[in-house]
Amino acid sequence: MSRLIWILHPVFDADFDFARTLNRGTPSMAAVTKAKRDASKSVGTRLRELRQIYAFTQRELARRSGVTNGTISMIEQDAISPSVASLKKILDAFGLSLGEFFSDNWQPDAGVFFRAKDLKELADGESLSLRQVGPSTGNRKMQVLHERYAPGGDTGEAMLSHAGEEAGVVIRGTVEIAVGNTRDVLGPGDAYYFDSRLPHRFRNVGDDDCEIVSACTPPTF
Amino acid sequence: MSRLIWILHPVFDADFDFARTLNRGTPSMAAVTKAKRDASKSVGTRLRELRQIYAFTQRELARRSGVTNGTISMIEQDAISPSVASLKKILDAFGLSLGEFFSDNWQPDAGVFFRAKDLKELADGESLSLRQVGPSTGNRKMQVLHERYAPGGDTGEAMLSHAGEEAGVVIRGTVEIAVGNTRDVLGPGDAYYFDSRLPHRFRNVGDDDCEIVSACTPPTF
DNA sequence: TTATTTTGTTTAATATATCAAACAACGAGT
DNA sequence: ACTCGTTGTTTGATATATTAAACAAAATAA
Repeated sequence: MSRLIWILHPVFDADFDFARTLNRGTPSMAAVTKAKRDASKSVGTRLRELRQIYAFTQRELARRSGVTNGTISMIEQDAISPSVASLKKILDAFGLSLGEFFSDNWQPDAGVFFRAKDLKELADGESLSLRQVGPSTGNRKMQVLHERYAPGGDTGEAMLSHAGEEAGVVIRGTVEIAVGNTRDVLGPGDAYYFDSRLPHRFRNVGDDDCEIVSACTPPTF
Repeated sequence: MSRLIWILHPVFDADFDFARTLNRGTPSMAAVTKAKRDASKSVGTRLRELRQIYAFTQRELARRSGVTNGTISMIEQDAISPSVASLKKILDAFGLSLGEFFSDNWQPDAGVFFRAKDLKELADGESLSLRQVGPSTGNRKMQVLHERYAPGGDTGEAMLSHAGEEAGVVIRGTVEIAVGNTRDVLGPGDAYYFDSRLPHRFRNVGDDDCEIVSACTPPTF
């Protein structure tokens, strides 16, 4: 006698991973995980796998969603790219949101302490100093920097960088930070937190050195 | 005879309800989640807000994405429902995935800058001060703290060590940090990076205040 | 076997999205 | 007042998605 265990797993951001909470792997569960995790899969493939998990026929899914079975067939073959309106109607039949449908997925180590002089310098060190906490190797989930900007020091415009988040605290001096369409001048104790996909720029607008400790995730080095 | 067992975990991000279609007849929860989802912003509104954050004109976005400005205009007005192919091309210009675009919990700029006095205090503030950068709400991927330890200030042994990583830079004073079976005394400019599953403890062993900026992931608050 | 149902696919007509270009509204200069 | 450039919108033509219905293959039943 076989037993299927279904788990509605908490989704962190766009994260979805059934397998981790499964105490017992069943073929259908693996199919669910696969269908939802693989970001490279086409819309058609995802929809087909999703439908088969529910054991729906194309016609039954058509009836439940209000979309024609022929359309569903062509979508699954990637012969057409459905409008989001149609796709939403189809996903409603599963009680699945667009965000969930498109969602992608989401270790003790050697060194713990790092002396100030040993921090790896990532910038030129003159007008701009970015000293990295921790090694560049390994499977790390964030990057912490000890930054120093000389007067006039400027990162320049960082256009369309990678996905992630960035935050920090100003220790000393003043810095002008531009993020997206907002900007502000921060002093000692002030802080920031933003999505690093937004174009951002740091510039020392004061007369003294500016010092910042920052963190960003994921590490991009 | 086989049997189905459903385990419903809370959903962190968006609503996820397999049960709706498989139970075939209990619309209670599903109705709520669907209403919540429908109340969310339309595709057009989301795209317009997203574009304005990047300060792109419709024509510039058109150039970057390979979709016509007229189409973008009509999408933003919800006059048409774009195909996922077109929408994907547009989102590629932002480096944003479909999953992220449709996830209900990203809001344009929830706040980027935080004044020193506005940082949320997580500790008592006397012998130990932990001031958090950024809001406690939302779906964040890391936590950045501005920490201050009075002489003798001590975090005590961390009892519940969650999975994640932790790193920081000592700004001022000296602190003794114990991680696993190692320990060291760090001064200004020194730093640390460790797996937060290891038991860890911070203690100010100097005569002056000690100041640290730290980051950990994932946030546990 | 043959007939019947069910499944997925395809076809032709229709509806809609997308494009290329024109339009109107708003500002910044002369 | 202007022009000139830019922004968002709209229009007519074309490309594509969606439909309704027909088609083909496989399973079921007699």
